[in-house]
Amino acid sequence: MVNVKIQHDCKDELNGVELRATPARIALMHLLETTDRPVDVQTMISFLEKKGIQADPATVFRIVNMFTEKGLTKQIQLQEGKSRYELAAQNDHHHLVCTKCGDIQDISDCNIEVLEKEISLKKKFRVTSHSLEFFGICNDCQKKTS
Amino acid sequence: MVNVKIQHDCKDELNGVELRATPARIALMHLLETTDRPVDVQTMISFLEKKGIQADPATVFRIVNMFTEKGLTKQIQLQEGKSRYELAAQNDHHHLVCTKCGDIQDISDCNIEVLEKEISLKKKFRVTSHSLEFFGICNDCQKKTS
DNA sequence: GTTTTACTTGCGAGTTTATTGCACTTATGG
DNA sequence: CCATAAGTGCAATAAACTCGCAAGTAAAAC
Repeated sequence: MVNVKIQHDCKDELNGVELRATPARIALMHLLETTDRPVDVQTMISFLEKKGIQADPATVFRIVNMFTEKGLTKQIQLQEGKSRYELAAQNDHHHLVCTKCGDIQDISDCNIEVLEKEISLKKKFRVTSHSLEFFGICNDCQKKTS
Repeated sequence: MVNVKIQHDCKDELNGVELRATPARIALMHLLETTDRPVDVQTMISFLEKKGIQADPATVFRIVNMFTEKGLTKQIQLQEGKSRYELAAQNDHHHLVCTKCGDIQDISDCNIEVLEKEISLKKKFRVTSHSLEFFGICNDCQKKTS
């Protein structure tokens, strides 16, 4: 009797883009699917370790590059000097970055699209993507020192 | 007879923030004042070299950090994995980054402020700054392969 | 103008993020 | 179960950036 899958193993997503379902990839896909904020490579490595999968940084970098190349993830940089990754499937959204505690929240439904159209016309610049981050102090940090 | 200054030497700006007016700093201030796009450290080093000032990268990094700390410049990152610097005095504006040729244009008069206010209220997040970049293909690059 | 002093810089070593080549291992299809 | 193409570990390398310390220099004091 085969074990009943308590949660899907991401094999379909991976095979769907011609990537083999290795333990590290499956675990990372799962991490990305269950985390509500973009994840950096060091966090991924720690996560894998906790799961008993020890992975070389080079491998994790290669994995996230593959994921991004195949369109599974998006690579973003929040002015930290390193990259973070989030599922590409998530709808258009932006980030609130707390400059004190590093907390990252998502925000959605902004209408940057209006601006994009204006730019396309006025500047003759074909916008393919945009990046919008707000920096400041999150609710919790405001409470701490006020 | 003292030489008539053909252009101001930035000493006032530097002394005004308690920074000594060294050749490298003067030259870099001048570069930032005459360039219409954010400058990275390598470009600064090349620029200094052309001016006959050879400066160690560590020194340039220290200079731009000081400039930013003193409020002369702003540090920005355009998803390139490195920092760029521009005068802080420039009014609020954003960037169009061509993903093909790397060209960077400024755009101003967007009304992100409206969004900022909404976020402050809805998310109880005190926004202190924001970063907005549009990526795409600039006018020149569109012509080249069309 | 010279001295003094504190600020600056160069140099070397080190850190972090990220990439690459190569040999070894493994997931997948037959 | 086997073959093989894909994936991984390891080591070397690269680029961006930082730090400590000794030597140099701008600015102020004399």
